[in-house]
Amino acid sequence: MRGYHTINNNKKNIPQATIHRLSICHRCLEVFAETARGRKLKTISSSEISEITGINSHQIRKDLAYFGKFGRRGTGYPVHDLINILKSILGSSQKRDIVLVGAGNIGKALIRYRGFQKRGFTIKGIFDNNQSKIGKKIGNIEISDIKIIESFIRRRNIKIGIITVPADAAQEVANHMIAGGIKSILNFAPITLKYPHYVKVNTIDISVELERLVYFLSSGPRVND
Amino acid sequence: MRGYHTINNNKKNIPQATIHRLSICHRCLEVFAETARGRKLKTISSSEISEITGINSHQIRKDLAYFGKFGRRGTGYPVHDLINILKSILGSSQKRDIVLVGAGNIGKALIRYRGFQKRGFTIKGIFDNNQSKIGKKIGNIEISDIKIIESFIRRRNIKIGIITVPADAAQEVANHMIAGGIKSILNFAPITLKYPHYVKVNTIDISVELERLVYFLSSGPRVND
DNA sequence: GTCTGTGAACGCATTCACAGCA
DNA sequence: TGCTGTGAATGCGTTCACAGAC
Repeated sequence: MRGYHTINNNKKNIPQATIHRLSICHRCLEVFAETARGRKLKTISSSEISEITGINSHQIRKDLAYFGKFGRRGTGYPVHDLINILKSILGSSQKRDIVLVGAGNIGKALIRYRGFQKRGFTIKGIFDNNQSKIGKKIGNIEISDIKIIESFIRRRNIKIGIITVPADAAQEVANHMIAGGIKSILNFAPITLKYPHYVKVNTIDISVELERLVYFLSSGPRVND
Repeated sequence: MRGYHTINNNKKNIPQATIHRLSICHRCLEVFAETARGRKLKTISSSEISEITGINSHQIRKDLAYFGKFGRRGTGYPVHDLINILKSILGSSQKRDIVLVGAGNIGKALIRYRGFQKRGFTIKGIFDNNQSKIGKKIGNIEISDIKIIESFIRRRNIKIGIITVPADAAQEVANHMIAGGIKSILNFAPITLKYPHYVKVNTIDISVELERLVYFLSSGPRVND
């Protein structure tokens, strides 16, 4: 947080899609800042950002404008400031601790995935209900019994949970997470979860994603993008 | 495909979100049809579908109406017919063969994931560029050299590809896939791919999904759902 | 001249309300 | 009466166009 930019975080009605796009900008700008060209250029225009992200430049300006005025007319946006601003907007600087439940195939893959650490996420706890898995380690984290998850979450004040259990166990896991104080859930189980309004759930159903592609195949490129 | 329902597949301007919702309906109805209640009830109303999917009933009726008239006023939709109709709309009945490139953590997890087979998807080929992996098996499929992917895809007429390689290799993999005839790509690499207009790419960036949740945490439940 | 920031215009998707049919 | 199917209304998000700053 730099302090001399005012980030307006109070406006209502910010499109969900805006957050998604800004997150992509954030990722692409960090990569850009590491390249030769990125190290040379102090500023970047919205149309240059458009080139590296694939998002159109009008949209980028609009998205940023929801949060404040960060650019200079005639020159563009200061690259490093912009990265820090995006960090603040997206909450990158605050704690990003995660608990994960379900030490199966997908769970294990996520735990070993390097991308998390790179983006500042840390998996603090892994849980399962399979007695033969409890006590074993994945990476350097021990798998704990799902029974103790609520107190674990509460004690460490963790707010984000990832669910990678089978569909029929997912609702119960979600309930435990929410009871412990989790506010955001990334759910990989192919099921529609029920949850209170103050919790946010993001479900990634890989088969559903594939089916969207199949629909595209069977109908040609006619669906709105 | 039953034949006595006319599925209007020619209308333009079908929202992308409609396909996503219908896919969720499809999954939930198949589960429903297996339950005691589902076996008893021959028909299901849009508000009952709403209960099991979490999608509102107006939306469900509207989404189905894009494709034809499948319900009966006063009673609802015949469950099994509806499932078949959704299969046709979503293209479930046609071939759903897949090639996957990148036998790392996420790739392996997807290959072992049972959900694919359940929903009719079959992984026909696995590719990697790491010589130490080539020739080894995951499940019952051998890992092949990425160099032969184009002819493999062409010979088997495969249209769907999954990319689970690191970001810096993803574009090249996508190019090979497209050259071989792939029309739809599910991309797990955190990078914005370039591709021709006749190809559809669906990128799942797990860190981006998490960042959306972090934003929700840091700003409270104010973003549009 | 260049490029941002923004109100206004547009278009798309969701919600509503009710006509029409069983 | 119950529930679908659908035009109409609403609301949201994207695109446009240009005023304003550098």
